[in-house]
Amino acid sequence: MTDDPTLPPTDPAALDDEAPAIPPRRPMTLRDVSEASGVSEMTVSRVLRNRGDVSETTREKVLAAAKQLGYVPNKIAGALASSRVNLVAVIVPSLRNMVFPEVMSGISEVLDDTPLQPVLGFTDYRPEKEEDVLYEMLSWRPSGVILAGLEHSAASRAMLKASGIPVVEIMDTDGEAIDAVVGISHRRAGRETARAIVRQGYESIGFIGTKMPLDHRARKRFEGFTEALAKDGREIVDQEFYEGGSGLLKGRELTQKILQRSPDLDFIYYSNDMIGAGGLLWCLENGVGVPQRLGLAGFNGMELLDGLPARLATMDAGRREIGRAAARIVAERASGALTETGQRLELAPNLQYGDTLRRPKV
Amino acid sequence: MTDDPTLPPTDPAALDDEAPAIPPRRPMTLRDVSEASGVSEMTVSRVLRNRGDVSETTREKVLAAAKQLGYVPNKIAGALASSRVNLVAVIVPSLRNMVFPEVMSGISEVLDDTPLQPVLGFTDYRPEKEEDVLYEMLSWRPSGVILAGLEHSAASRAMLKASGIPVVEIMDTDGEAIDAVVGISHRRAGRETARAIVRQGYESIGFIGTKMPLDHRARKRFEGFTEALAKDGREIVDQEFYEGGSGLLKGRELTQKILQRSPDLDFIYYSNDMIGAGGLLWCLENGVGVPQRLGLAGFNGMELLDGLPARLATMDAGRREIGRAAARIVAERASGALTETGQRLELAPNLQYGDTLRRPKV
DNA sequence: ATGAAAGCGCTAACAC
DNA sequence: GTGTTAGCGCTTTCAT
Repeated sequence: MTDDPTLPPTDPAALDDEAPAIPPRRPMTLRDVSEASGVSEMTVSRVLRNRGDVSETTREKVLAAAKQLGYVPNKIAGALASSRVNLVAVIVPSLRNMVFPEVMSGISEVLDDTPLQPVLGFTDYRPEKEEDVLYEMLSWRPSGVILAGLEHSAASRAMLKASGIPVVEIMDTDGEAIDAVVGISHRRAGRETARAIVRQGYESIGFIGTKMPLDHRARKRFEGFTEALAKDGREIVDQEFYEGGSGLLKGRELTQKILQRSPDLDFIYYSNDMIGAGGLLWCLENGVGVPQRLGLAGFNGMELLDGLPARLATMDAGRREIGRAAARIVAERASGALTETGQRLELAPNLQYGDTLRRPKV
Repeated sequence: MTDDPTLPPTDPAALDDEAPAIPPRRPMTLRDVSEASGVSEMTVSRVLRNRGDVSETTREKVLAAAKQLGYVPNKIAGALASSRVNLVAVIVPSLRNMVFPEVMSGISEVLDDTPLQPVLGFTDYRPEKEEDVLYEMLSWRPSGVILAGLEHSAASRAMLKASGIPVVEIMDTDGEAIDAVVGISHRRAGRETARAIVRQGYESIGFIGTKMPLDHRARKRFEGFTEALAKDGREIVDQEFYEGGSGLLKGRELTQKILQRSPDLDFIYYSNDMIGAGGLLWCLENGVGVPQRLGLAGFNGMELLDGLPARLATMDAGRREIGRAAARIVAERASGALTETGQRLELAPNLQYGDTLRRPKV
């Protein structure tokens, strides 16, 4: 897991909890270990990274001294000297949306088996902030970049291209990638949902979702959705947009509002599971027959849905798998095992009917 | 937000999206900018960090050259030379538990206004992994460390003490801190919940929670809870422990199970809101009168609770505020504005009765 | 198997 | 206001 498998963390006995009244100001250096062990800096370095042949005796001497001094290597210096930085920049909109923690676990799961370490940055869905964060990250000369979405400022794209490191854009495949991509087509997700809805005989369809200028993936799902409806000669009868606030609560409020205004709706498509779940709860409480009188569908395949009174129809975006695949690409490219660039992995979205979308008769 | 407010990110026009067929392998250096602008490296460095006086003319020359070349500074080199690293290590168990994303947003909110940048590490609730991650992090010589909990291996504590950088332990205040602490007392949270329950006349009390050897805060709440009951001559009548899986679903299952086994229970205390919410949903569906026949309480004050059919009693842990406060301490200490160490901030847990705990008559 | 010398790309500390 | 000189703590390369 760590870069230096042989070097045990500071010896608790040597650097005891209670001992030093005046904590050492200056961190230990290789030179300190070298002097303490009577072995050259170079050989100490070899032992600590176990590279090259070192006799068992010197090895032990060095390890003992390092432990004794509580030596912690300085990666800054190491990175500068070797021009190798085992950091992977991961840039996502935010952690508030449960989607990204899940992607992150996929990423760390894979990186945990490599010397690479993720460094996280947030964009708050703002391209200018993305640009700043990216600049900041790239100035650490990471081994790779994983970032959400395909929409970036021209400057961001330029920086990424010029960086010469593996870049993996994740979550979305609708658009032109800078280098590698791993994700699903949100247009397709929207289309497939629309088709399933129409196929099940729903006719008067409404939409509730986030205000989308900022969220390209939600926008693309919406576009795919309306496009597929249009192909069928249909269009969205009514819609509501929101921003901020608790998803569940918004889902309730807006569902009530839209049904009040358009009581004839027989289906509502939600831009995510959270508001969808809110809508579902509202319907259950207010005696709206789901899925016969009213069908509902969300998007994401969130684990949360499993415990609700009824299972919301949804489409799994495979977030964890996306994280894993992206990390794998970066890890392989960074290790030199893979030299090819521009790999493209489009996962198939998987519609789950749950209890809120009439099922196809088999 | 960034370290170098004056240096605009790569010029999109200069380093165009389409232009270079062979992307430059070697990143630009200060020397490159120096040569391109005919200004000494040192002055270039000054301009790029806007330190010291530089004439407007040279300034412009340098900026133009940097932009033109798509120069991105090398923080590795900068950090080594200045022995200043604007990184803050943040170490949490995982991101799966919504608590930590929220703490993180508090942290980034504050750090966004400073030159500091958070770097995230995960322990998976395992002390050995925490030790590894910490070692890894400290080898980057960060400006500070924020980490969850007060329980760490002796080696971890030793490393932290020896590091000589600000250390803030968060979430929990029950125990001995290494340096600064920001959090709540989970023992007190458990005690106060127990007292409120008893005060409202509940008599036969059950507990459902995670298996706790790993989760010290859940354990402490449990201990505080049982301790307060004991003071009242009471004890927990029945209990269930679980691990893994969807919180909501587990909450349902275990609530059913415990009520089947101990139908006389008139209160269930849950170790977190997620299973509590599952239990609540089960009760509502199965006609268990809440809060009269059966009272329920969770812990965390999760936003999710707002959209459920009834509001679960809970206790807000102020996660976001904890993140903010911790980040503030690190930022002030790192900037030298604060030299004092060992600050201690204990937030008061705030009980919310919701709809599942009989309210005190006023 | 071990060591010596020369940087990695930047900034601190001084000159001028 | 600008330039020069030394490193920062490692690793690379080449000797031995």
